[in-house]
Amino acid sequence: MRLFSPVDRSKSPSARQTLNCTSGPIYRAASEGQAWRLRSGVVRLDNIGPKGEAVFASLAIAGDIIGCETLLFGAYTFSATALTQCEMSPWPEGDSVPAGESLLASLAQAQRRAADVVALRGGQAADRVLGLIRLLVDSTGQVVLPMRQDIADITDLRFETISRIIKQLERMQILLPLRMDGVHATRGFRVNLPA
Amino acid sequence: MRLFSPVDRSKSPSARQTLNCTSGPIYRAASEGQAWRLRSGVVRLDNIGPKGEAVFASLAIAGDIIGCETLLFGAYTFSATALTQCEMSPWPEGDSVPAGESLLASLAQAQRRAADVVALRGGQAADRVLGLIRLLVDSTGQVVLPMRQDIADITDLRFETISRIIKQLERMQILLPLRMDGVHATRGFRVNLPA
DNA sequence: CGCATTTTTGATACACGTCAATCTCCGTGG
DNA sequence: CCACGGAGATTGACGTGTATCAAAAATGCG
Repeated sequence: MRLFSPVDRSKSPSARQTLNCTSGPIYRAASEGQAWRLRSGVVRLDNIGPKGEAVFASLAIAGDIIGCETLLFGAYTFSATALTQCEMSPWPEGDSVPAGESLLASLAQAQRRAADVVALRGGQAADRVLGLIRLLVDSTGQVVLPMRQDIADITDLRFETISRIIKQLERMQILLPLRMDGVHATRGFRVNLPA
Repeated sequence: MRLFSPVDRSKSPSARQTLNCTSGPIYRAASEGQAWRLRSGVVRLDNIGPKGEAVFASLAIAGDIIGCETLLFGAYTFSATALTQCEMSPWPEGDSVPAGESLLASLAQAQRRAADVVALRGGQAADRVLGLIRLLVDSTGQVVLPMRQDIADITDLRFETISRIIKQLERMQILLPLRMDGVHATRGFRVNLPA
């Protein structure tokens, strides 16, 4: 069970105040806090559903700003949960970029990301999973996927379906599991995309 | 077939420069133009797909800002199409609201709208259509729905499925068709939601 | 009035959901 | 060191919600 706990500030307190956080809750909707730029990793944003449960709302990946609504409302609109190891730093960064332009860039980025997420919820199941992989793969051709259940929440499929699709992609050599200590990783892969 | 044509500026050139546009194309991705605030109506935003076709990306309803990325890039990111009669006015409005705060409000609004759209693409078909109806119903309890095909694009269902669901909602008296010239309207309804 | 567009409806197919069992991986404690 | 237990992942058998294909009806526009 995931419990909400403060962000780990122990690592890299040196340059530019980057914060490390392990997979797990980052902040909760309606709580107070600041905005962040996600330096690396994957974060899911959730609405609170009618029965208090988390309802997937959006996704943030490296470069995205999360929680900037606190600058306006003083509280977070969504809950944020790290789906992989993440690095974040406070936003705005206080560098020379003019505030208005920086905000505008964030708005444009948020809209494009939203379109990406919408696309992950349409079409055939395998294409949705591939779409997510394309979104998450890094420049070296590797990817650390979220848990099957989180992929299912993002794509509006069932985790059994996700499991079948990922195993199929492995058999097709599109996903090549990374080995850690000689054992088959279930979430880290080298990606070998056809297109 | 929908062809792109300029916005009709003939109506209400008086106060605050509000523009009327009939159902149809508003602007095209990559073209130049300004940002707009949608005063009334429903607009779909589309990405250009791999084969040049329109791929649904997001939805804008009354109060939303569309095309604000032109302020940054000088060109639209998405294509915009009116799904119902719309009224729009140029944005920013040039009133007293500070630019930064106004932008921030737009960003927060865009994020909430994106979460709404994501929710319209998850769960059972009937719930998705009901979700859209809830989003579009006005304060008087009436709604003018987009065409079945557009609802299908938004919810990632087929128009035949949408047709069946709407007919079912009519039979359940949740949607009460408005009569115009004595004929059964297929898109205007009085809404009688259970919850 | 006539024709193109949109909507409705029916019959059938299949992709994904559901339920259940098993397996792997890992941390914990005896 | 190994037994134990829990979380996550895999796999199989079967059910069902929606897609697909086809045809007709209703609507709206010139």
